Amino acid sequence: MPSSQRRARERASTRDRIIEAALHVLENDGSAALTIRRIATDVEYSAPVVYQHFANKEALVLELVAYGHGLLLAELQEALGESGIDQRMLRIAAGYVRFAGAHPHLYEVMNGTAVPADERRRAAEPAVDVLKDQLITWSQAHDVMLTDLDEACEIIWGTVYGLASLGGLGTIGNERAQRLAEQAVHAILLGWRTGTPLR
Amino acid sequence: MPSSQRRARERASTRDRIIEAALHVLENDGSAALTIRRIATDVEYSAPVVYQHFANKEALVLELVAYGHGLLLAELQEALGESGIDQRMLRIAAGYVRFAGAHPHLYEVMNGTAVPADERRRAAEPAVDVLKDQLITWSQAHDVMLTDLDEACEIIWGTVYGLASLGGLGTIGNERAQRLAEQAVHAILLGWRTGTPLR
DNA sequence: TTAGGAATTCTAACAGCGTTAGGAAGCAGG
DNA sequence: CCTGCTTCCTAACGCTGTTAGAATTCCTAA
Repeated sequence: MPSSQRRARERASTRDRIIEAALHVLENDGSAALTIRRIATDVEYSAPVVYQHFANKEALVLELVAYGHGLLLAELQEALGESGIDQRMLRIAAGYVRFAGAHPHLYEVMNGTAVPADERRRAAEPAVDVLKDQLITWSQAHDVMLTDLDEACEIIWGTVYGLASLGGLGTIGNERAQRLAEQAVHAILLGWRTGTPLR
Repeated sequence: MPSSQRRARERASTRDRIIEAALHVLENDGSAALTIRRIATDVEYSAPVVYQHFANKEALVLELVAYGHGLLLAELQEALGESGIDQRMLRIAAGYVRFAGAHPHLYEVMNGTAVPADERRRAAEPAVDVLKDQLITWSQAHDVMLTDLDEACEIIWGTVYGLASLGGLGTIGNERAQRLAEQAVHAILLGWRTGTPLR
């Protein structure tokens, strides 16, 4: 009975096609156009078919978020090609901001409130871990004892996130936002190296 | 004909009541509950009445955003009581994060995509100006020449914004987010003082 | 005082959203 | 053939923001 296998393949295939269509809609027409009916129409199905592959819209969007974090991860790993830990940290910051600028709608969904906070956090984990790794080697390279690694990581991550979001906010261009992020990270790392305690 | 004046007063009054009701709904039940019908019900009117006072929902939400930035401004100005420019900068950062934690739903609307980016920016301007002022006195106090004041301001603002949003994301508490924001700003300022050029 | 016009408010409706129920079509195996 | 299973669609529900039109009230002016 190879037919059941073919059925399963077809199922998975249309599932993927739905995701791709959703991604296409999101990147082209923004999150406001990301409706079940629109997606279904694009894959030439009626709306209820989507619910045979995803429990609800949130589950589908979560898939887009996962995909987005895959892209982000790739961008960050590209930054790891840089030799020299300090350069690498700056490239990570710039890479993050560049990603946000290259995929504004996807980035918006990844960080918006359409998906619950804990799921967002889980999706971001691998990317955060890349930063955490680099932060470890940075602290070793400069012989800096970071009192709390997670805290330090969140400072960097939060900073870059803030500047990326501000960059997407429009007034400042993406290249400038990249430079600002680099500058901010540079300053923060420098502050940690000179090790002036806070108060 | 004082009646027309009374009418005008009444009009303005119900307009205010609508805003207050909307704020109440938002702060209590979150942005998902912020519907025209819900607000209208709370002020004991039918839904279309809202449209006699606001062109559309966005205009009403924009009013909430303005109110929120008023609150934020007050919080920041409270930080100006601190003597010593460095302490003041840290208190601004902590105050911003505290505000985000104290009014999470309002903060979400203030920075979410429900309102277009340029209007968000305009609403935030007074609060940003407070930071800019302090940044000027800081640069003078430490005899630091900031190549671009606006850029520096945006770095700080973006950083604090990022950490505040991360703080609201749940895992890390608000007090900790405040400390992280202080630490980040501290590090950035220290970096600017030691003035190591970027690359 | 009364007629008329303006302002106010309501109900009903429209288009769109996410989502679900029920039935029609096609395909598998006995 | 025919029974069961999967797949798919139409129709609908309840919700959203928003608008049209009628009804009511209130103020003004003759």
